[in-house]
Amino acid sequence: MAFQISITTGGASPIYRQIFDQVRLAVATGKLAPDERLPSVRAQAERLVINPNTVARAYHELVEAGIVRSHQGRGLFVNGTRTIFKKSERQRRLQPALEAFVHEAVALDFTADEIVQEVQKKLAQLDMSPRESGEGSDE
Amino acid sequence: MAFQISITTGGASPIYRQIFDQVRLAVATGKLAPDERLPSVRAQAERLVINPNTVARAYHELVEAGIVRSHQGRGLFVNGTRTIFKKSERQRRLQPALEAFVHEAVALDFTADEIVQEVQKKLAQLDMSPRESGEGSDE
Amino acid sequence: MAFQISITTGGASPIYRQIFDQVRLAVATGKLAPDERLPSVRAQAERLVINPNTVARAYHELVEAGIVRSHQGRGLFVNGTRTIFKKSERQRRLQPALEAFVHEAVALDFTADEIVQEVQKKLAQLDMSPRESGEGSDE
Amino acid sequence: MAFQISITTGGASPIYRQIFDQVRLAVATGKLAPDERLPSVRAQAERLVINPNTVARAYHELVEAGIVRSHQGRGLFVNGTRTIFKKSERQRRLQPALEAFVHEAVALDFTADEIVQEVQKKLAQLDMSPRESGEGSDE
DNA sequence: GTGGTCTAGACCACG
DNA sequence: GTGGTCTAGACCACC
Repeated sequence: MAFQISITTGGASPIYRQIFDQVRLAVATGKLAPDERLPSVRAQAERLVINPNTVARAYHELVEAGIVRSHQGRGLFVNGTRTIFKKSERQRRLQPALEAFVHEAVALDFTADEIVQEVQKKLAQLDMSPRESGEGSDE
Repeated sequence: MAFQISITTGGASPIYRQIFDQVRLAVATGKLAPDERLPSVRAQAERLVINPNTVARAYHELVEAGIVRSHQGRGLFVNGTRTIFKKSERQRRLQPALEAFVHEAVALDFTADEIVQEVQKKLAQLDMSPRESGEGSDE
Repeated sequence: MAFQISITTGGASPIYRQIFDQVRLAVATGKLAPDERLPSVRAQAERLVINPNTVARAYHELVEAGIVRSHQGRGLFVNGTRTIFKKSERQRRLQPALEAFVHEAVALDFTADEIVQEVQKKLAQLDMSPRESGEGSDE
Repeated sequence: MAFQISITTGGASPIYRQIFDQVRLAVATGKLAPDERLPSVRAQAERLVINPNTVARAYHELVEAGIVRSHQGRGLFVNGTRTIFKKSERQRRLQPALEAFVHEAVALDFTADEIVQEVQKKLAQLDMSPRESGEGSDE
């Protein structure tokens, strides 16, 4: 498996959140393919040198979010079918992070142009494997 | 005074942080002008129906951050804005919010173009009163 | 751990400030090495016989100032030192203490030469472990 | 009279302290000569646009410190004879401001050379009228 | 009146 | 166990 989670301890976000986010992002960008298997809780915890409970919590929330599914006794597998929200719902869900980011940037004296540039830089780093853009009727 | 703080309790970010962020943003966008006076700790606490200490903490951190200044026995007043951090530090401080936002957006199936558009939309909403760009050489 | 905080109550500067300053100085002079762990809030409060909240406030401000970082549930750890402010800002922040000191010295009839000597003596006492000078260009 | 007090409100130190310090400094540097008369409390308060009580407090502490004397009904006059401390006592009294300054400077990443330079710059600004260096037997 | 500090004690999130 | 937040109430300095 080419995909490896990396965590930074002492950062702003808790470890379980970092694991959750990275798996979610890897699935969204195609770095984790449908039906691919996640490392076991124990293996993941050993590799990252963290408490297994922390991995378990992250995995639990991934299942709750519908991003992976659990096959009893065999492990966790990436879901192929993914929930598609309406455009308005997707925008609504994006607002908190969008506002937090833009407000922070403005408070740090970034100009509008600089802010857009920073976003584009970050997007380039991700080089997401292109997928058809999210559909779903918008009302 | 046209500017009113609003808080939501039980939410993700602590109350004192919400106050801090809203004042910081209002100053950065010019909605609070230099030398304008903030409501007193006690008045603000009454209006928001929270403990005065919580307001005091937010105000204290605004002073520490150089956003407002304290006039002994007279209240808190908005400072003129200055660029304080080195460019590298400003970028470093922006990263967490930038990544949280971009990852969230990608996970929500936004395309790169859509993400940039959302940022531009939000920037337009703020319609910051223009300020001269921060000067001052650094070695 | 060779480094111990000591406070004096009833003095000029508040307790939380004394803790903040002593840790900041210990880090700046290398007496507290990067990645070293601070005593826990509760332990420190017991040792100094003060309220845990007072220690927590000092620690919180150390985090805000970027001097230490918080590892969720594990404690506070010393950060590597970085130069954060622009030169102009560093000079601006130094002025109050500089003026207070020089005025006091002049009022006490110290000559210019004596004043410089006193400063050099104090600097020698600190014998800071040398660090590479802060890099990073600024625009 | 060539000497004028100037205060900055919103700064770190209280107004009465600024008045006290400036008079003390002016006397020490010879800008206020012995037997010169200070502006009345009322006049000073009007000129600085502050509360007369604040001026009165500053004047009161100047008398307490032996820097000026009060001639009933005629105003305050600069003292010619000034208390001369022993060298050890003068050094002892200088320590708090010296340490506060040096610690601040070190924490702001100033090098030892830069610190000395800043002190010399500030001393040059004062251009004290030279007096014989403070005598007084040392223990 | 204003803000600044400290204590006391509670509850929560994280690991 | 750790730190983070909030409330309550007290006392002080400054104007």
